[in-house]
Amino acid sequence: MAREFQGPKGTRDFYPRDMALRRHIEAAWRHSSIVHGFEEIDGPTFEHLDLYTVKSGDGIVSELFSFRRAGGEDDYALRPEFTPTLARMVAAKAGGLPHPIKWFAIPSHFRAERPQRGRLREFLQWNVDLLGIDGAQAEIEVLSTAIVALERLGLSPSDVRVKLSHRGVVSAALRSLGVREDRMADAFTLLDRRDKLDAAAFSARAAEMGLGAGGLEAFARVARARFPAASAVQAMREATGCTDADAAPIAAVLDGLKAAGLDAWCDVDLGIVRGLAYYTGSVFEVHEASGGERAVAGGGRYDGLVEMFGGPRTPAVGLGMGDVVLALVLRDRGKLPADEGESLLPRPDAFFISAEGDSSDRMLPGLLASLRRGGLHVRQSYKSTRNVGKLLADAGKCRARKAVILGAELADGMVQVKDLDRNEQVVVALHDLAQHLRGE
RNA sequence: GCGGCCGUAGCUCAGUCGGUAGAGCGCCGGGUUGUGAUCCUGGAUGUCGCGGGUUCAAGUCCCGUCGGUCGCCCCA
Repeated sequence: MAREFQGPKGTRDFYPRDMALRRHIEAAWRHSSIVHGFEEIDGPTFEHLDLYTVKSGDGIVSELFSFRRAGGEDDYALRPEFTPTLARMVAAKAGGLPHPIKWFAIPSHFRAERPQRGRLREFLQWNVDLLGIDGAQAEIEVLSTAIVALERLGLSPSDVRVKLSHRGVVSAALRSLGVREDRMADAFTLLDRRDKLDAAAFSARAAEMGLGAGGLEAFARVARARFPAASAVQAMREATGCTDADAAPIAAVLDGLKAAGLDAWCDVDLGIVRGLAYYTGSVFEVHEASGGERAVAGGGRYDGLVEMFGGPRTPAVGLGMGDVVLALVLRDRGKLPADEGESLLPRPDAFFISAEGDSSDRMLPGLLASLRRGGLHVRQSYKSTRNVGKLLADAGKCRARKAVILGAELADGMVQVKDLDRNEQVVVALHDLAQHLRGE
């Protein structure tokens, strides 16, 4: 008895066009990673459950797909992020790895959340990690890698913005605004929630942190301010009263981005907090310019993480970029083909039409095999009709560049080759066919 | 975990007052004029998401459930 099956909630089926779009994105990620000197790694799709609770606490379990083998006693979880695996891998090899460590990965991840816009239960996330460098060079390289990938996908600084912040700089700025030291964590939480609270609620919460009227207003302004990279240090000083020394960690990153010619993509946004988890310095996010979507990417410096997983203290900067929001932004911005990926599918070099009869039928398999061994992408029809018009329609439907018609000219060792893009047709000798199809 | 909206052919949808299922496009096969077309012809489109209830009778009304979508919580 046939049953109807549905895919699990929040998962995707990748039909050929979908897969072509996915490979398009992955190719940009991989390319940018490689030209920046990162090497590709991967790890297991599931890990011991402990690996995630060590970093994120027991509360994380409800967000995970965790399981136990029937009859087993070990708890596992499908990986919800890659960083713990990476930290484990680094810790395991400890001193044996040449520094700096520059790795990237494009694994799938799983989270047991209710799906919504930009958020699914299974998704791809590109991870770029640079370990072993204390200075801003690490941030600059990781951000450059992200920006070059976005650029390769057709995006520009008017489409997406890289928003930079820094835990230490924000603390200093908040102190100079008058936030009490013991309320600093609350102030960070409030910054993180700036877009979820209305003005009144925001002010009420801010007032609890010891801010006077002037400081309150400045805090509200700073929480939402974006300072263009070129003038950010001065603007931060004016808006928050922090010193040049306070702003130095961000200034170092900005200087490097400017030297690399990437500052046009970047703003300083002190409202970027990224939870209270494990970031120890820089934090950054990439957003669609209008702010309408979830973050395209997020990351920062996490100097304590490898140590947490049993390795030596290792400075580290990492970035994660998910495919779901990125694809939405690319679509929003018109950077995906209008044909839903059709034009990203591989095009056959030639589509063969056996029009002559039995003798052309007999020679076709050998001809195709020979061309394929030579690296050409060639196809044939599976229809029984000899209707050349229909078979040419077939050729067009599979996006073939050329159609090769095996017709009466076979008697002279010739075939007709029709360029389907230009609608031009020539007669070519069989022994020149491979060369002709290669465009030589 | 909570809430809004949605669910009929592959797609877009129609389906009246409750009376056993429709159109267009697309798809597949065949034929004709040899050249992606036109024309002719044939075909599958489907447990109306699924399950229950009301009814003589449910795509239609009610309940539940699954899935999609958008939001809340959370967001590593």
